[in-house]
Amino acid sequence: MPELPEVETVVRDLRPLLVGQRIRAITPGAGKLRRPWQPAWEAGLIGQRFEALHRRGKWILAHVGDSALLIHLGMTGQLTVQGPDVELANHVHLRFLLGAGELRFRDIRRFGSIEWYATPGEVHALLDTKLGPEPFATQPAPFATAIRSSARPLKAILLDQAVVAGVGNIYADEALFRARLHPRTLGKDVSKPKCELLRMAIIAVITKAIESRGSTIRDYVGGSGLRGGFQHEFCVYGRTGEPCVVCGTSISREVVAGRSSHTCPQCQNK
DNA sequence: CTGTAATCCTGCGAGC
DNA sequence: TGCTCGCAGGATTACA
Repeated sequence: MPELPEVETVVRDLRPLLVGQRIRAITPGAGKLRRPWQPAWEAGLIGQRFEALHRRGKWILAHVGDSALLIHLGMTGQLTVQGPDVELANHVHLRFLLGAGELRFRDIRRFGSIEWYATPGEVHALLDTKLGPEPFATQPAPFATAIRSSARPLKAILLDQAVVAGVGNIYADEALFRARLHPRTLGKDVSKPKCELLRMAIIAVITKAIESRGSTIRDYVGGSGLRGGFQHEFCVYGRTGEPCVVCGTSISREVVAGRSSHTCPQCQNK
């Protein structure tokens, strides 16, 4: 579910609620996450304080004392701080009791993960080895090279976290529409000016989405439980059969790179 | 180097 | 009303 704008919203929401708070107790739930919670990790966490909260791509990195928690929300992950008396929803897999309130990790489909690491440094290094630049940190020339040196369809390239970190299915479709590029077009067939148009489209759509607190299709909520608003501004995603906002042509859906992709057949030439 | 499919899960809406 | 089917924001792995 959550892509960069959603994860950024969670981090911004949680920062003031979490940083400075001490972990008093940890309660794992019954369901196993993709990386099962290890009770041995608790010794490094209990009694320690949340020192900082960072986002890198779709990953959340929390500094706790001298150690770190690495969190991914998968498709349906929710990370919220609420009063400890607030009724427990189903699918809550981990609870951190704090001085004020409780941090809860809820994940219906359990594609998410939480892992503990002894130092934040090793996690930053780990993320940097597998993630490309943040959209805002991309540069025209390296980005164009990454696109034009690939024989893969643009959709696959944009979803590749090693090329740009944080773009997922929604924002890939929206950025491609704004750049008037078809998801099936091969990277090597895209001109340098078009690559730059695409890079700017990614930055623009991600920026707009953050301003709207992300998109809620079904499950996503920010760190304080609030839903996103960018779903009302989609041009193509989930609008199959509806008219293109530019030309009125019916939006079509097809599978590209194994993911459902939405395009205006008129505006986005292959 | 590619693409494709399967894997981890639950829930919802469509269609019968 | 109740059933099955397809589909869903992600990441990783195996295999052709």
